[in-house]
Amino acid sequence: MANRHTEHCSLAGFLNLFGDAWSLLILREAFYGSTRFTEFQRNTGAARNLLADRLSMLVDEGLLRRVAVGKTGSRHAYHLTDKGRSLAPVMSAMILWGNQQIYGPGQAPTVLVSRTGGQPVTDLRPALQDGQVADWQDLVVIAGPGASNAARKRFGTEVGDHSPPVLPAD
Amino acid sequence: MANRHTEHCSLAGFLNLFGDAWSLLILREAFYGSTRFTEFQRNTGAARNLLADRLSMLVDEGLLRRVAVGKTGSRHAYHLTDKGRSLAPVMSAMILWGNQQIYGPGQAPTVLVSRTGGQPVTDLRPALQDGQVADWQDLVVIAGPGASNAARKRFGTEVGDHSPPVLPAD
DNA sequence: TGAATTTGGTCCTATTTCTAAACCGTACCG
DNA sequence: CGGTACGGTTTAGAAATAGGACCAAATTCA
Repeated sequence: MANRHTEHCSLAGFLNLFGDAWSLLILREAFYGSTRFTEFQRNTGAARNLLADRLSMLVDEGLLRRVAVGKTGSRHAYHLTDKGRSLAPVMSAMILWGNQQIYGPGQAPTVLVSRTGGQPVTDLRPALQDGQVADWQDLVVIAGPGASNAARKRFGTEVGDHSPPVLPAD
Repeated sequence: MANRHTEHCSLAGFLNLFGDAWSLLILREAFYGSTRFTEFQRNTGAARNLLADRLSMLVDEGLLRRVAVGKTGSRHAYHLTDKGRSLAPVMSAMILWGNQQIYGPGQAPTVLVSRTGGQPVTDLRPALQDGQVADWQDLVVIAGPGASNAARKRFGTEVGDHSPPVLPAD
């Protein structure tokens, strides 16, 4: 992972952490309830050395917590932290995309449903500060408070400045 | 990306396509308005051979469309397709996560805001079939219509069967 | 018109990362 | 106390990536 992207950008930062084929799959397992090395290995199919690497990376980054199990501390369990759980929207977005664009209707391998109503989740909606839910078409990207000068020039800091839509037209 | 994951799972499928450090960064550029090879190269910093590889992969997968530019057709522009645009929620989820977990409040390099009200997007919410917006805590994962037998056994097809919560407790 | 520069790549080599399998010391189980 | 499961580490070979050189066609400049 080795900080490929030096850019000052949240997406680049995200990809520095998770821009490989295994990290998110391992975290998926943690979401689904796996806690032990062997469980992760069986359910993801990752090579053992790679799994060891990734688990310790995820622990270092605060996404998993490694807890000793048994008499002496030579066996461990890996538990999601709050920071790890905060990835739920990202992983859900990926699963919804895969269900819609890879598998198509009626073919989804897993679905997210409401525990109370049993209804499936169909998509994600952006929520604004006041709690209102917006439309994707209504969103634009602007430079944030921590933007570099380059980003400020590229995006502007006012709506409509140079701000590209989140869903650009054809 | 060479189909690492053979699992029957939307997240694994997603990672087979985008589980590398560059594909999503290239698509980010397409969202931000880049269309030409050189533009992508300048804004992502990807090596030219990798960029050529990834662009043609993204065209093959239907996320970008390659259109001829100029007199003869030896120069091209790359445009997002509808399928490419359907990644907006995934990329937004990553950007929101990076803003919150990597940069922290007041440090975000870019922010998503409502064009009409100027309000920032704070998070994503799951929307159910009837249009209602649910809480993350209320969601569980169950086997879908296209689930393998193994997945059916692991997750169950009824709410509360073996279904793990999307946001598991500590 | 001709020269210089830009564009959109390809090719090659060195380095890094990944895969697969073997190996090893503790733990736990009967 | 013998066997198996656990949680890794090591090693060697394969694959992917990084970075630069190179090139032909298109475009711009003088």
